[in-house]
Amino acid sequence: MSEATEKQTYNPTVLEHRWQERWAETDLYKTDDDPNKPKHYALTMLPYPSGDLHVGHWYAMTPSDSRARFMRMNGYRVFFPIGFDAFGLPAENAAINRGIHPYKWTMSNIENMRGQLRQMGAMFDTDSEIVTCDPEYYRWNQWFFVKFFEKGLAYRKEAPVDWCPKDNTTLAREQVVGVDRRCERCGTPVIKKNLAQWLFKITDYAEELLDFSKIDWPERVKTLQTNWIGRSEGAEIAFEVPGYEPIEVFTTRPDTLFGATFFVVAPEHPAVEQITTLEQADEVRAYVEHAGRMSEIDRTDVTREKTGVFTGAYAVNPANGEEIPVYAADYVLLGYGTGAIMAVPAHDERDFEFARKYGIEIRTVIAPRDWNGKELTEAYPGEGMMVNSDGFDGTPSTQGKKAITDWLEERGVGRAAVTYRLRDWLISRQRYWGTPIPIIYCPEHGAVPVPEEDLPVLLPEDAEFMPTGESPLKLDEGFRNTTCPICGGPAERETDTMDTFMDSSWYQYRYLSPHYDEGPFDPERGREWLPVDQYTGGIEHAVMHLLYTRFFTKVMRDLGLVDFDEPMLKLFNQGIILGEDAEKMSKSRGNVVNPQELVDRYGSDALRCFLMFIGPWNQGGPWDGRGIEGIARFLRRAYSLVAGGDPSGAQSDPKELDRRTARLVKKVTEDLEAFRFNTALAALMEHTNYLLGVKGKVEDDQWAEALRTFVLALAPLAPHHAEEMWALMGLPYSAHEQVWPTWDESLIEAEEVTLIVQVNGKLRDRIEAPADISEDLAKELALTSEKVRPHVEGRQIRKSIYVPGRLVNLVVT
RNA sequence: GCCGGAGUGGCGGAAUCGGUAGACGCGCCGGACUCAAAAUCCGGUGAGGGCAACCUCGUGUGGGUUCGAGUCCCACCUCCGGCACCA
Repeated sequence: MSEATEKQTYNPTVLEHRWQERWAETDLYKTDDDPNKPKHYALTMLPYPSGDLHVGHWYAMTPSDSRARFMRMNGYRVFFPIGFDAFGLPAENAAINRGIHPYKWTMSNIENMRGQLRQMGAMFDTDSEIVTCDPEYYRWNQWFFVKFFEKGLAYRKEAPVDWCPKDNTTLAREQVVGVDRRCERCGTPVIKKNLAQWLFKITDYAEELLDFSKIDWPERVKTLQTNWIGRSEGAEIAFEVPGYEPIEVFTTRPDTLFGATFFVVAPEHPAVEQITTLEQADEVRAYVEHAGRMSEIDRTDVTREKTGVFTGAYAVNPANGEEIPVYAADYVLLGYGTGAIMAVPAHDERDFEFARKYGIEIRTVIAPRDWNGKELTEAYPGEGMMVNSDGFDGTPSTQGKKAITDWLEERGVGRAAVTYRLRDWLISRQRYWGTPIPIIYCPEHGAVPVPEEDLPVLLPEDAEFMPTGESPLKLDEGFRNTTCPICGGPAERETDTMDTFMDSSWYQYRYLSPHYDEGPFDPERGREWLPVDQYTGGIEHAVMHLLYTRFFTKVMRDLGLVDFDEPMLKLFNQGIILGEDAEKMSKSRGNVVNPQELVDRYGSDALRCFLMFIGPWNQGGPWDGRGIEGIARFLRRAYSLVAGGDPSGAQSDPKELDRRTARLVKKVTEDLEAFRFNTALAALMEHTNYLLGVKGKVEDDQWAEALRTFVLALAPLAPHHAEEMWALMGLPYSAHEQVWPTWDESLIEAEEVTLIVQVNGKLRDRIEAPADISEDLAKELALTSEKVRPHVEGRQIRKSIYVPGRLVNLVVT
């Protein structure tokens, strides 16, 4: 092929295809295990195999790939794997609606997406691919479950749980979102159901999960997790209830104990039935029943008037021996703290409202500033001097918290305590397409874990998919009936499956050795690559996946599997790509952008570069159908730098070319380091425009060197184009195995600078001057400027500021 | 209510340390090429005024600090996200 024809046949899709094949043939992206290089584990969140890659996948993965490529060129051995989060509801729904088996549906989607991933031109190490619905994978979910069970971190409990009536399954607390409590997956409002479910004791790690000191994660994620865990410091205080056992309360304000004038227990609190007096029984029963029937949304509606009912019982305030009435009221939640509170109406808004309504005494025990000694007209939740508190009067409330706690502790009726909002992770799902929970129920021995050598418990292939609200496996007699591993007697298997967040909690470990069968991962590979150095993915998983995987790693550490505390050292959250109408992309809105069409038309480099160019990666933004044309134009222009003939001659300023090249390398290096793909591309565009302007006016060797550097700087962002240009320049395969260019800092500073001249801070002139111009000379030049003179004439120069090599500011009267 | 984040041309955005506001791209306007169009190339493009040189205004609003503020401080407005009877 002659150069002339090559020039005319610039066709990005053709050249991209050619290189994708060459890369595959030559195993270019096989992970480099050279122990002399520092390791870099780069990870992008694994996709759900929905059938096709959408623009969101491209937006998540291609910048992540560019960053991994950049690291590779910088001398790291980079591990950049990909896999499929293959269990989950859409597969099962496809089975119900269309009669396709979830396995078939999932695997054919995966096959399709593998091809689409190849088109991305990413450097994924496909040898380490994982598919989570493969028994080879989920076997280890079960293995972890058993380990958790043995450590007491997996337990079964019957309790009111969140149930999605559309997906027909229970959910973890994290998977119920918004004030109106909707299912995170499908948006349906959840309801409460009383069910026996398996939970993981993530709350045991609440305190440690609040420690982010070992990771460099976005503040946003750390804040979301911190708020979600919701740590409160205070005290637990026991209140005697005559005729019953003492009831403990949790309070963050032990300093207000003397102001507790009533006591409230949640309607579902086990004490309610015991303490209610005969006279109050009917009323209490009616109230409790009513509360139970109310929807969670109504019940937690903050604007609703407080309701409650007197139980007839009294509790003894341990501070002053006063008997205070015990109410059952639904503003107290069973699941938080101890499910009971001491009510201090003067210093808590909710208690205040309740006391007003039921005519209960409101006793001020913390004096607000300028307090007149009268009853408060609204709750005062702030700090102040303690009053009406016997020996504690005059103590500032900030000190009173500890003083009262110590006093109670001495008397054995209280102690300092910490409470978390975080709940244990409910992992049971009443669905088919997930990992079977490896538990056998024996009438003799109760819940028995399946012995390790019997794992995996295979998901039976021939299940019936009836959306009955029961686990489909329950209907499968062959699966359900088994024998007890301890006594061999007839027993039944657990028929629920695991939350799919289980799969993604440890997948980064499995990538290292996807076929290893002595453990979840090969420890030798682990020592070589762990932990993940750079993780990228969406913010939507801040309190789900990202919390669960941290929890998992801590448990794995405690099991001796790893010797570090955090799974991913650095995290970057990309934003969301919206439709052209700036709305979320959805089929119903008709604003979905199809990446396949774009790849066919403009090529993958254009698509990936455009997604990176659209704005800061963590910001996302609306799609712009015309914008991609600008990128396609840029790539064509860049390509044309090498594709034409090269008439040469030294006419342009050679120093300028070297200076600009050095600046480009510095800019792109710093930008890619910090995930600023948009400005890196802007610099590459600017440089391309400059190069086209001087093309043919530069001496051969210098031009070749400048171009070589440019192509390398382009390589992580537009890998196919860079490879093609590299080859056209006659350089040896492959551009992606080259060392990232460096720059000479001394070249960067120009000898001539544009000096800014201001008068009273206003720009008046620009003067070309030597970079090292002296202050005196700069000021003199400024004063003699034609443009400056009119603004200075007839006035006094009171002061002048000089910023070396940048500006002169004359301050005049 | 509490906790985050953000407001810059017609649009996406840049200005990373307090020092030329609007890089780069889209769009638009003008020109070259063409029978014509597309593509491509060249030039222009914050607003207002002026023939022009230039001048004035301009980064959500109002104040402040400073020789100088998109950037720092105070108060506020708007939008987005999260949490919310959590004791």
